[in-house]
Amino acid sequence: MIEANAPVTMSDVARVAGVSTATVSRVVNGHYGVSARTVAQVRSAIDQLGYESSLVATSLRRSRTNVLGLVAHSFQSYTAEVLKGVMKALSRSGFDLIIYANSDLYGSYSEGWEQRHLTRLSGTLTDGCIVVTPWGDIRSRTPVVAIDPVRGSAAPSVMADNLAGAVTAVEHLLGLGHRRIGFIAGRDSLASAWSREEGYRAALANSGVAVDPTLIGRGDFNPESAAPLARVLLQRPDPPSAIFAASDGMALKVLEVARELGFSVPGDLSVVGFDNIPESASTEPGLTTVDQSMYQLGYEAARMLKSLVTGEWDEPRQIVLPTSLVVRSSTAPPKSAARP
Amino acid sequence: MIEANAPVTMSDVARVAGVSTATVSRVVNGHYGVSARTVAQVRSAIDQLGYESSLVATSLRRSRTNVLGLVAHSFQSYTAEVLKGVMKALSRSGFDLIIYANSDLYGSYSEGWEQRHLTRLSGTLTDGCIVVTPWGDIRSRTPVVAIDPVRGSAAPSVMADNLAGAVTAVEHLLGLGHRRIGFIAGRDSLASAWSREEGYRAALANSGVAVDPTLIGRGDFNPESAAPLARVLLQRPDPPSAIFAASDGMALKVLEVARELGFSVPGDLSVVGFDNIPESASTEPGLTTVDQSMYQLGYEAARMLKSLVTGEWDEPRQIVLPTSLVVRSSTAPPKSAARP
DNA sequence: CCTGGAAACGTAACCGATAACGATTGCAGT
DNA sequence: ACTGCAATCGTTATCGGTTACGTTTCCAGG
Repeated sequence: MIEANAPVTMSDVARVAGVSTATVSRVVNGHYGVSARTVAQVRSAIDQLGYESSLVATSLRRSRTNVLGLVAHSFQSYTAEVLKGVMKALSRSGFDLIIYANSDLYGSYSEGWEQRHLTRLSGTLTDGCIVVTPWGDIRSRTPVVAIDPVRGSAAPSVMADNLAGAVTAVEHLLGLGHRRIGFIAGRDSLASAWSREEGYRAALANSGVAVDPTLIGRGDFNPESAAPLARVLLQRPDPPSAIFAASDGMALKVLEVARELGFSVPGDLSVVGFDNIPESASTEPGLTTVDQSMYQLGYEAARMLKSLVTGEWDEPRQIVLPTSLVVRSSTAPPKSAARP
Repeated sequence: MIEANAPVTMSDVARVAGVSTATVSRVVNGHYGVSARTVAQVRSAIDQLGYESSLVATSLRRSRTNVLGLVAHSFQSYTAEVLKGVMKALSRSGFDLIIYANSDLYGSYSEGWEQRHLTRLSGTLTDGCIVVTPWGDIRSRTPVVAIDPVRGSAAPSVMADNLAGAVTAVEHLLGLGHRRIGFIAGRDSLASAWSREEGYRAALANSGVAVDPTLIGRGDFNPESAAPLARVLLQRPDPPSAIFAASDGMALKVLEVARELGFSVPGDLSVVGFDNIPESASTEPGLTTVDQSMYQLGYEAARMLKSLVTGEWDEPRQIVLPTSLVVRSSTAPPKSAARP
């Protein structure tokens, strides 16, 4: 059902109502200084013609688009969850959302993607952006809030309490009796990766277990990166009885490698992840993991960005959200359960 | 890292390069009629100043925004899948995507939501829209393609082969030995709901099984709508041995009700859904369902909309995609397997 | 040397709205 | 009737580009 007639503009309305465009603009925006009679005339002309104001023209004039951007490296289930939260926060707020994601195939990462997207959007299409797991520092004329920011960044951001989350995860394993616990780290530049590793070390230290550097593999959050690391850990003569991976994507990969190598989970090996992506519930066995509500991360980031744009933000610019341990069936006491 | 300096405009570039804005525009758009020397000057001025053309101003002048819209009633996993496909199709196409979804709570459906969103977006912010499962007919100045369109609509659309899908689903049940098969229908106004019911009837007819109207419940695709219907079917003295629900959301609800009523699945009752949403894989037992690739639906819809906007579409304006049966563990032969 | 025409570039109107500013009107107070 | 202040409304510049059109430059051909 396409009607190809020309769009009806504000001056059309003005002509029909017998007033100037300025008056129509006042009526449309509910500004002061128009008599009730005129308002009625204009209103009637508006819906007689079916007038809708041009968002583009308005944006140009106001130098404010009322559109926020979400830029992500890729659109995975992680991003989808965040998106839901963002949309919830933006509903009925007058802001629209535009989303930007690389859709390159895995591996074709091009450094600086966030920056490219941002400079294109900022101040021209969007009033501000949310960046999900940035790769580096970001410059922008308009407000930007990062979800899972770069380490050491002072920019506005929202992230989970990664340290505490990692501690509970490792304590869960320790509580089950594990002492040789492997760790697969995330991309070093992210604050989350750093904190999760810190949590791993802290939990071990608290229990008087020495950290064995050879049990730590350096991944980058990309699931693929975990495969060779898991292989190395599991093919040692003295493999760990449990592995804590810094993300669910990597943990699921560990599960795959374990199966392939003949390890039964959780019989021979316990695995814990971090994130609680939907897939973790549906895998077999279900993955024990640390839940960081990605919905909540998105929600808070959007709430913050919104008020940053309107200039009414007074709360701290770095938000940390709590995490919780979700115990499923990928963890159990080690076979030779050395009771403490 | 927010820099509050004013945006650099085309006339800034013009001044620095010592030319007029018209010339800068020509260079930016690669138009004919500017000497190589001038091009070089302008180019250098552009990246000396870090100029980015204003998408808003360009859109206003060109009356073309290069933004497409996705409007959906709610943002569920169904929508997320569609979105992925859309984004894939739009990547590197020069089109951006803006998404619109009601985030009203369930039940607060307000008739005509798509129309409201569309008139707001069309021709002002977007060059065209994709509407997911519309509720009624749609009028728009710009192209619109529907995913899962209204019944009888001649507008551009993409949908699954719902008839064939339903037939295979019911044939699967028949093949297992079921004869009393309940059906929970979807929202009547949608073509998909209609075809799925047709498929149900056709499959039964083909096997010489009479359709019992009392075994048909009239739902509306809203999962909640299925609960009372399932209850009625299962509390009869002669409950069906299998239920085919027109959507996974409703089928999962059937599973819930069955559990609550003490039916074991698939022991006492087999259940089949339609859609293959992610949750269907992770439920216990896994839901046997008809897969319609929502990713693919989104991809095709975006591809079509894109060329509709640029006016280069020559293929048929109604696309039908194949479906496939995914057998999981919610179906089995009936207890009193009356071998045919 | 003159003419013609294409190439190169500037001028200015325009896209559709907003807002500063000025002009007009209405009405109360004196 | 006259002043003064508000309320009401129109004029016009402007947002940042695009493009029709006009002007100037330059060079080949006569």
